[in-house]
Amino acid sequence: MSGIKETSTNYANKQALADECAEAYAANIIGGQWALVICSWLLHGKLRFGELKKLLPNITERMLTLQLRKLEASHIVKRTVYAEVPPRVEYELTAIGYELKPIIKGLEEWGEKHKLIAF
Amino acid sequence: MSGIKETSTNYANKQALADECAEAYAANIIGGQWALVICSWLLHGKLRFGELKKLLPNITERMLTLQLRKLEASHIVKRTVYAEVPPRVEYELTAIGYELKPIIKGLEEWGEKHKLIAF
DNA sequence: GACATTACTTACATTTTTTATAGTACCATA
DNA sequence: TATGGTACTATAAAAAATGTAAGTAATGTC
Repeated sequence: MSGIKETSTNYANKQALADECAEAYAANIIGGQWALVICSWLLHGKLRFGELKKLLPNITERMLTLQLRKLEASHIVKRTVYAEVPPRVEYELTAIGYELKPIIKGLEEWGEKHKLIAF
Repeated sequence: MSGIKETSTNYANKQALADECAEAYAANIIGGQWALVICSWLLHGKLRFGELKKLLPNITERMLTLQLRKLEASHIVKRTVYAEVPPRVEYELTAIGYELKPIIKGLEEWGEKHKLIAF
């Protein structure tokens, strides 16, 4: 992934789990505080960096960059840079990224349902 | 959740996200390194602490306890203690926990598919 | 020449999660 | 009296994730 230490037990555990459990593998990829929500917004269509930032009011630019980079590295979002000034960069889901749609919807519905039960 | 600092920005962000995004809310609940895999095993039926430990070879007892406690607090697993010596404790999914099944399956399928693409 | 805009980057601090290691209570059996 | 099994708990440390604050490049407009 990004700066994770390849000598740590944690790294070894993640690898082992991901190897034998595709759902753990998937969770590693779309895990992280903002990844799912970013994908959720991108399901509606392309968005620029600044637009995403507005949609996720409390995210810092650093976190947004990190998450987008991670999603890009996982082939879930595609990044397009336009050679303009000021710069314009657009993010959109790839095909495999778009296939997260039913999962995100599922989580959404499950979450709504769970909220009712939990309180 | 567990030991998270209610004065931190991170806490505030998580709350805010969970409030407006049910999928982020859900992700908070089933997030964590082992939670999904534990649920995945429990989809097959009740399991004892020691059995889960064997199924997740590298997990420490502490992590297993923490994750189970978190899942219990979220009403996703039910814990039953039998007054025996040596002790016997069984874990099983609740109704709402069981409803994670299609999501877990979805993640599993998506993960398999993603593995093919990513390499 | 100063300023605004956009999408970042960098260095550093803090918080959260995960791992490591050792111990506990209970009682039955040897 | 010692040992073993089960499901934990306590404490510390390491690692990972997230947040804070400042700075950068390019160029068009004032």
